[in-house]
Amino acid sequence: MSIDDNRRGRSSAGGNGEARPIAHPGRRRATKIEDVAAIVGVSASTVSRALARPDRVLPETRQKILDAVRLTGYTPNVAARSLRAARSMNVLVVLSSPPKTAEGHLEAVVTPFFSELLLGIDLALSEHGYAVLLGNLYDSRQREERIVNLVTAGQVDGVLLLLGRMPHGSRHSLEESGIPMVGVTTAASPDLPVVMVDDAEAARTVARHLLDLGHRRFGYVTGPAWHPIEHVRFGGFLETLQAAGIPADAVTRYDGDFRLGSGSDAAKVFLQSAGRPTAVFAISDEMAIGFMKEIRTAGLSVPADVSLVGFDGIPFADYCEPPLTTVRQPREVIGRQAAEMLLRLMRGERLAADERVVKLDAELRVGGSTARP
Amino acid sequence: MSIDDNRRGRSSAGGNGEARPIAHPGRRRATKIEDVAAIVGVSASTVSRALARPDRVLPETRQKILDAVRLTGYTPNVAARSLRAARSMNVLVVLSSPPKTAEGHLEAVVTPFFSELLLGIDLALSEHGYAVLLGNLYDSRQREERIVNLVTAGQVDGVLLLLGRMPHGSRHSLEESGIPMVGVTTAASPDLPVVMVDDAEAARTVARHLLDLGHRRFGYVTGPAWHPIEHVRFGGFLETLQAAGIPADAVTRYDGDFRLGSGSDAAKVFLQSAGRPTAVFAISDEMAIGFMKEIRTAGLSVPADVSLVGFDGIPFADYCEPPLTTVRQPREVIGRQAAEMLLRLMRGERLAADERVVKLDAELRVGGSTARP
DNA sequence: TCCCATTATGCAATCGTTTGCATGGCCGTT
DNA sequence: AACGGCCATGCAAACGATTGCATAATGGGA
Repeated sequence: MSIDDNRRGRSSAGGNGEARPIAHPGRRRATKIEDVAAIVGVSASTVSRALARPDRVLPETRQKILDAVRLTGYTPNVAARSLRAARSMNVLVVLSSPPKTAEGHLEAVVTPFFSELLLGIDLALSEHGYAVLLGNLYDSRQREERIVNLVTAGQVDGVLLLLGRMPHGSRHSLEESGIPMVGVTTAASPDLPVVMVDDAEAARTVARHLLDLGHRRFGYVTGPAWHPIEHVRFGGFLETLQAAGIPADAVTRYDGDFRLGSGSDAAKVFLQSAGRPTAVFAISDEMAIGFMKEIRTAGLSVPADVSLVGFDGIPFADYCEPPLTTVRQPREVIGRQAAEMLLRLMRGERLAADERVVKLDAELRVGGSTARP
Repeated sequence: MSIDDNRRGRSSAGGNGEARPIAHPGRRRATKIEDVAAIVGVSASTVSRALARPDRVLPETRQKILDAVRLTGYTPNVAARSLRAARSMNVLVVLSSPPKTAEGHLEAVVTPFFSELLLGIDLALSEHGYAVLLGNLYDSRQREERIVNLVTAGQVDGVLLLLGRMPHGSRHSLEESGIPMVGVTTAASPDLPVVMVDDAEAARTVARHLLDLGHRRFGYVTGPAWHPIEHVRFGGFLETLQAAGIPADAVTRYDGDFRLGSGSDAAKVFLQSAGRPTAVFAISDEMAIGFMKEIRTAGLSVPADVSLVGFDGIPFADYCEPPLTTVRQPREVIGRQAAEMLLRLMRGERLAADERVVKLDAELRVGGSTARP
């Protein structure tokens, strides 16, 4: 017996005889369906049915069974049920993969944005008895393989992809596995139904807002280049500006990665440039907050010296000084809708073509960070 | 057959005969161990051993098996394995339970603070093959019962409690179940080993810092009254102040609940009072940020008009203007250590009395939000 | 009164993996 | 050359719940 075999209370568990071995102290043997059945004096099948199909069993029997269940605290063993039913009642939520920071340090993945998304997901799924399994991808191939494993091992019945990509390309394996899957806040794909905000339109709205204020020179703090949403937002932003006669070279791009630090970095570049933009659109609130901070540190002021727009509408955006003008994403609703779409897929329903892309409205919330130039 | 029976591809699955029914399109039948065994020409047992105990099988056989595994993409079915091995390889992370907001709205639970905690937990657990199951308690009895269910149903092998309490009292059921369990950032209890920061000492350090600056009238923004950590922090804070001869009535308490909004509310009360404190200690960064915002909105300035200290050291704290003086909790380390402690418990190890409470050092980070009065 | 329909329950197979025990072959030792 | 021991593998019994089919019991109608 190898050293890592740490199963407890097994050696004493000879099946013969009727004296049950005392359970290992501190780790009680759980009640099982037969225990309940024995108490009531029925068969295990009846107990099973009493719980799953109340109408298939005599009300009186059912009551006795329910009493016994309460008495013993019986809960059906999930592994056994999953095995038999070929359903795990788990949903895997795959979270985006920010690359390591410069110092090789990993960063938390559940940012304020994802946090509320998770809330909606969790609420919707748990209503239907599904549990949420968290699959963080830390830009590591190993992690990514493990996540695919969860799927092939049948540990989850569905997948929610909260990201733009799986860097090591396992998304293909997932799609191949045929597991129900829904993407969130991501550009659509033929194989992946998605729920998202109308990012292009939101970006156009931002552009219009800034144009209306009279701005003519613009900055744009990007997301990571690989992120599909980055292109959608930039596209919408640029399109509206150009339609208003703004030349492409009046739009300066600053590299960002959605995170606070990259917002500051962008601001540093911004500050050093000649002929600065008078308005900057950062496509995450965190970057906008980082940007704003750097501007103030440099002794300039928002919006007097530069107007600033964020994206997402995280709680902290309201607590900036001045409060950030931003695009409020209905995060909880996005999460809930994605979960509901996944529930339908898991139920075996097919989605009509026009149901495969759900675009929700995002709302421009004008705070104090934008003004006339 | 009831309407919600949506099992697919079952009706055709008569076990007789050898023609396997074609799997339902879009939901392939997963490879199982016998398929691999058949390809290699060995028994299922050998395949199982080749994967679990490489030394118990001929290297040559093992290689052939591994090839077949790769070829077929075989992954052991988790439900079957859990059932047989009585281990699920899942850990439940129970997240704190903020009450509903005034409007009856639920709030996200994965705040920036918990987010990094989760990172540490996730990294440590996944190294050992455990997956993380997220159990949010939304102050709802039903949810809480479901969470206890996960445990009694054997769906998880261990529990991490990231909270001060389970409002509906299921913690007792959990402790009774004998499942390995570790608490995080919570006051200890005889039944629950914990990992936490030395909150009392951290609060004393804050008090000393403010005293050193010359402050003599203090404010304190509380956490929820039921939260054990609230009392520990206040205790440490007050103790040091009193030792320095500050009378108890020179310390004003403002009610808070850790969240942004409650920080603003506290500031509103603060602003209206006569003989205001010159220094305020808010026991979460979020409340400090909310407080600071309100102060600025009122036209006052931090730290000129009031010094402000937070607690946690979340990323946003560095991006306030001025950067927040705060107590930096080593969140990722806390998470990792808690996970490691849980791993030991799940391995069946007993913890010595002095190992049951791990206190980590928190570090006072002096930002720009504190100054002489 | 008899028979059929209906309903409540039990029996037993099944889900896929692990593992104690049995077996058979091989090698080394005397 | 014979025998003991070891090693690699196979066999089959679990793990606990679900469910198709069989059966027993009940009731109603003719």
